[in-house]
Amino acid sequence: MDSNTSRAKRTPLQPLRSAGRQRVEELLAAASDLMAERGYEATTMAEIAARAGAKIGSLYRFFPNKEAVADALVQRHIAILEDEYAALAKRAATLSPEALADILIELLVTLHPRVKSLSALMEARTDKMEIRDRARGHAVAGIAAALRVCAPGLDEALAKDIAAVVLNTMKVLRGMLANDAPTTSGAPDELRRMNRLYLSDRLAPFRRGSDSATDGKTR
Amino acid sequence: MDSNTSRAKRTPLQPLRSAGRQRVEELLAAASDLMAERGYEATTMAEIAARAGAKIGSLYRFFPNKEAVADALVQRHIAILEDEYAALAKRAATLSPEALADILIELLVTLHPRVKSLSALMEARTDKMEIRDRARGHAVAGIAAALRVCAPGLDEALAKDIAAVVLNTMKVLRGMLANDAPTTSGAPDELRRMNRLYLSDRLAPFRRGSDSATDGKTR
DNA sequence: GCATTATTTGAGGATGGACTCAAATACGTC
DNA sequence: GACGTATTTGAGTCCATCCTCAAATAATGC
Repeated sequence: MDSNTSRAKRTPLQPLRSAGRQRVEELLAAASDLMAERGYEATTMAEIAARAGAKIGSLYRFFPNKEAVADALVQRHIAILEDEYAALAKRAATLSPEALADILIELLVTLHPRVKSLSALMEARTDKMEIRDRARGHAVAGIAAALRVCAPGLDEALAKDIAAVVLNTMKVLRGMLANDAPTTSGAPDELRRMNRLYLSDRLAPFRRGSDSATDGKTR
Repeated sequence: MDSNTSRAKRTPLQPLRSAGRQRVEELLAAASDLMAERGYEATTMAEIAARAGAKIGSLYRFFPNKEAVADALVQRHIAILEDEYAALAKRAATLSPEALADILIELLVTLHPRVKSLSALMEARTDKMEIRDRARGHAVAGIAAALRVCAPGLDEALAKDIAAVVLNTMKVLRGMLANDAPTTSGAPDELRRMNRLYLSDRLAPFRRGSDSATDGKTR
C-alpha cells in the first residue's frame, strides 16, 4: 500500500518545543562532524547520539532512520551553499580579475567543512547524486555570473567552463589546507598564483578598459 | 595474551598453486572494483567472493579478514604508482613546459581508477594515512624531478611546490572526466590550458635557452 | 594409482549496529 | 498545582555481516 522502497515510515515528527529544536540542532551538528570525519557508513547512530549528549531514543524520535539524518544534513548544506553563491555576483562588480581570483579562493576555503561533509554524505548514495549536481550547477552559475560582471564581454558558455575550472581549483586549495593532507608549505601560494594567472589571462581580452597591457608577471 | 589491536591473527597463508594464485588475483580485482564503487564499509565480504566467482570460504582462506584485503590492495596500488612516478623523469628530458604539462595530464588521467580505489580504501582508516602520504611524496618528488630536468635552474623546494600544484590539478581533471561528475563540456580543455599557462609561466625563467620571450599566449 | 597437500564449500556462530517501545520525566499552560 | 503533551530513556529485538571450521574435492608428486 505504501510507496515502494523505504519512504516515509511515519510522519517525520518535528520538534515542537525549544528543547526539542535545540536537540535537533545538536544531533545534526554531531552527525555532520562524525560523518565528515569517518564517512556515512562508518558513523553509527549510537555515536551520533552520544556526541550530541543524547541517548539513542532521542535521535530516533526526530529522525525515523539513519538515511533521514543524512538527508537533513544534505538539505541544510545545499541551502547554505546556494545562498553563498547567489550572493557572490554582487560583490564582484568593481574587481580586477586578480582580486576576484583571490576573493573566490577565500570564499571557497571558508566553505570547506560544509562541502567536505556533503561529499561524505554522498559516499554510498547514488540516488542523491542529482542533488549534489544541482549544488554544483548553482556554484558554477554563481561564479560564472561574477566573472561576467567583471568581464562583460565574456561568452556565457566560456564563462561556465572557466567557472568550473576555478571551482575545482578551489577544491584543491581546500584539500591542501585540510589538516589531513600535508603538502609542501609553498604549495597553497603557488596555487593562488596559478589561479590569478589563469583568470588574468582568460579575462583580459574582455575587460572594460581592454588595452591588454599583457603584463604577464603577476607581481 | 596476544598483541593488542588486531594484528596477524595467523600466518597470511599465501597461495602455493597456480589455481590459488589466480583466485587471489580474481578476489583482489573484485574487491578493488567494489570498494572503488561503493566504498570500503559498504562492500561486504560475501559480495567480493561472489563477484570473483568464489565462495566466502575461499576468500577467508587467503585473507584473514576484511582489513587484510584492503591492505593488499593498498600495497599493490602504491607500488604501481611509485613505479609510474619514478619512470616519469626519464621521459621529460627534452620537452617544452607545455608538452610536459600535457604529458603529465595524460599520465595522471590514466592512473585515475587506481587512485580512486586507493582513496576509497582510505575512507575510514586513519592509520593508513601515512601510506597515502608516502605515495603522495613519491608523486611530488617524481614530478619535481621531471620539472627540474626540463628547467635545470629550478630551485628544489619551488619545484616541489609547483609539482604539488600540478599533481592536484590533475586530480581535478580526473574528477572532471569521471562519469559521475558532470561539468560543462569545455571545462577539461580549459583546465589543460590553465596547466600549460602555469607551467609555462613558472618554468620559463629557468629554461636552458632562457631568452624569456614571454609570449604569454599559449598558442 | 596412491598419498599428500592445496583449495573449495557452505552451514552456522558471534557480534555489532539499526531500530522499537513502553515507561519515566520535563515542560508549558491554565 | 494539575493536566496534557513533548521529550527522554535504555533495555531489548532483529538482522546483516564478519568470520570459523570440518568435511569434500581437486591438484601434484611419486
